[in-house]
Amino acid sequence: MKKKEAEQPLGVKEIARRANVAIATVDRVIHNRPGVSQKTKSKIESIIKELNYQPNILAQRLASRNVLRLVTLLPEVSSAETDFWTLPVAGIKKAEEEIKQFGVKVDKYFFDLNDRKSFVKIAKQLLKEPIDGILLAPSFIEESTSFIRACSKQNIPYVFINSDLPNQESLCYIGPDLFHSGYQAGQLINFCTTRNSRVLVLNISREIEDHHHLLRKEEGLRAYFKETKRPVVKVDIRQTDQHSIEKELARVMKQYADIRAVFVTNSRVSAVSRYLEKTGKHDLLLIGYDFTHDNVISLDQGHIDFLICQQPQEQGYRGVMALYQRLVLKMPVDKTYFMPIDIITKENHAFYRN
Amino acid sequence: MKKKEAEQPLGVKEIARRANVAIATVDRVIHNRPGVSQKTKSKIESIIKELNYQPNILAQRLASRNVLRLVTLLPEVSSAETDFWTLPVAGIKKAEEEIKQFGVKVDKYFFDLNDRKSFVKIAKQLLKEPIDGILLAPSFIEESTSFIRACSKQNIPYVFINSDLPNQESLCYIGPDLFHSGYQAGQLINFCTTRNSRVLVLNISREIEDHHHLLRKEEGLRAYFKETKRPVVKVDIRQTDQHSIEKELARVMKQYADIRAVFVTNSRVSAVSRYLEKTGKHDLLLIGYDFTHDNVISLDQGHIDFLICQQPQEQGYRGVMALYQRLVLKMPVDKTYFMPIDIITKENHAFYRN
DNA sequence: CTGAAAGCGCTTACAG
DNA sequence: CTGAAAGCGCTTACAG
Repeated sequence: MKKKEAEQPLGVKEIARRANVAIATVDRVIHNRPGVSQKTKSKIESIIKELNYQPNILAQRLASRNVLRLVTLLPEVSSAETDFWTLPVAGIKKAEEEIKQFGVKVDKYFFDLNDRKSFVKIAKQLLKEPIDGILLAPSFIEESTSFIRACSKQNIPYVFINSDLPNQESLCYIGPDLFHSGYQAGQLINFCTTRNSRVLVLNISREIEDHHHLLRKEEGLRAYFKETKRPVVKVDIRQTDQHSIEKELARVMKQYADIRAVFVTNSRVSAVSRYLEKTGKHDLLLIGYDFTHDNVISLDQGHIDFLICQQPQEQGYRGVMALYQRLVLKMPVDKTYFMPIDIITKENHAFYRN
Repeated sequence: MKKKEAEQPLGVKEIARRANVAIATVDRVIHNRPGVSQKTKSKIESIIKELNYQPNILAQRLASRNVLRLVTLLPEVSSAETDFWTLPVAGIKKAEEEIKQFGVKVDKYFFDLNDRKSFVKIAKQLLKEPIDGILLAPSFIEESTSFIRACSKQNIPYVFINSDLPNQESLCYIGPDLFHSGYQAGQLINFCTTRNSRVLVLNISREIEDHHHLLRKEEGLRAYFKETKRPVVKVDIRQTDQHSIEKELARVMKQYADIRAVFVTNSRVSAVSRYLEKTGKHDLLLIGYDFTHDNVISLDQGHIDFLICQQPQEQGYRGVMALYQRLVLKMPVDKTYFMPIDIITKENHAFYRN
């Protein structure tokens, strides 16, 4: 341990002394509260600037009698399909654990991905409550947009994770660059299969909302194969039960005998792997998304070759920490934080911590 | 904002009241300082336990007049070969920025990787200074071991990054699992080249110390190819100038015409890529390690196919934060934190943040 | 062995 | 519009 050095111990006290006012007045200026004459305000402000005053966060949080309330709003986990969402929650909890010491609490709310009303209901409720910051995984575009518009009006900062709502003045977006993840998949396919074989792209989703995201990935893949002029066939499967998926697969496989790689644009890749397993097709390269339970099992069994993942846990963690940085540390926050495009295989998944 | 609730506001004051002693006495017990009779000590301890007392870290750090001094000891960056070490330093600085508010300072020291005396000198010096925690990238095994033994004696917690010193009671190790990264390389090679072609393993290093690490990666690769009985040839290159490397490469390439993949066990892979570029060999799969400047350029130009990376920046960041967790937050720290085995390609490297 | 008191750098009523 | 004072939950001399 080392004694604190005489490293500019300037605080409100010194400012008050120099400005010839009471500490309370300095405090008012610092927090831009009313009740200070323009004259003394200017004086204090110039001293603050001159001294390059940095408030002591420890003292601030200690003296302040109120705790910051952050709110997170994510899809709830109800089935294997929504299993993905356990990860961001884990990250959020981790962040909470670290910062609760500093007078921050995190309230977690969930909505039903299959029921946009459930989202609207919670959002409406939240707007009535006192909130200091919001973390949102925007799924229902319109509803999310109108929700965060309302937040904006109340001056509540909000952060998006997993997918962005462009043109909205969020504090930041933390999540994947969808286009480039598809592009990456293209390269992997190119590495691992013969150059003239066909690539099958599968969008498996009931939700039209979701579709927009899936299409970005597809575009990325197609962009990669544009130069090589490799044949790509795309199938949209909107009936997402296993049976329907398999039926569609059987159809397209029969139609195109030269398919050597399958790219599934979301986590439903394990459904495809089950089909390949059943039909004994082992000569196909299979790439999909997300570190879900089912997917990792398929990866281990060798039916899925690559999973592209974007650290959903880290997204939750960083989302909360971005709010903490802004609200507590008052540090600047990057507007966009694209997650790395992680390539997960049978051999490295044990070391992957989402 | 929300008022703090009546959530067990029990602190030293309440403990003192219940024990019928002064706060100072409670403080002595909490910090295990001498000068308290066994009787009152026991009494206070039982009350602490009963109340499940958690000290308020904000108040602790605010009231405490001393700042915690962390020290980091890493190889210095002096050439392209040691370029790698800029990354951990960046992570360390980031961590420092975040925690300096809490009365923690980080002093960074560097030693010369080519001069073990430089390490010994700094280590010796450090042992005389007041230090609260150490982050070490152990390179010279013996010297590092005796250094951390001395730290142990002084009860200074230490953290290893990048490579471990087994059997030492470190607070934690944060870095790669070398064996499995080699194993992962094996799989990538298998995916991308024909099954019966030969694989060349290259250990390019002057330092014998380093060799131990490289061998672990080689073992991993060999383990992968054990089942497939794929031919592997290994060459150790101890003259690490470009010319010597190329000479050796020319020799082995001539000797084995069926080599289709080259695995370089460290960051010197860009030297190999230069050779391949010169000689116009574009049919070889080239895999190596680390996100160095030169390597990324080669990756971009398509001469290196895969880089395996283990987030050196994150290692530095997490190393410091582990010390912070232990020393400030007093939270438990995981003994081992293996970094993910990241697969970096031309297509995803832009999203990789070390 | 023990305690009373000042202080860390802020915030927050309250009084004027 | 402004200030004096108490208090946040600890630590730290200092006195006895």
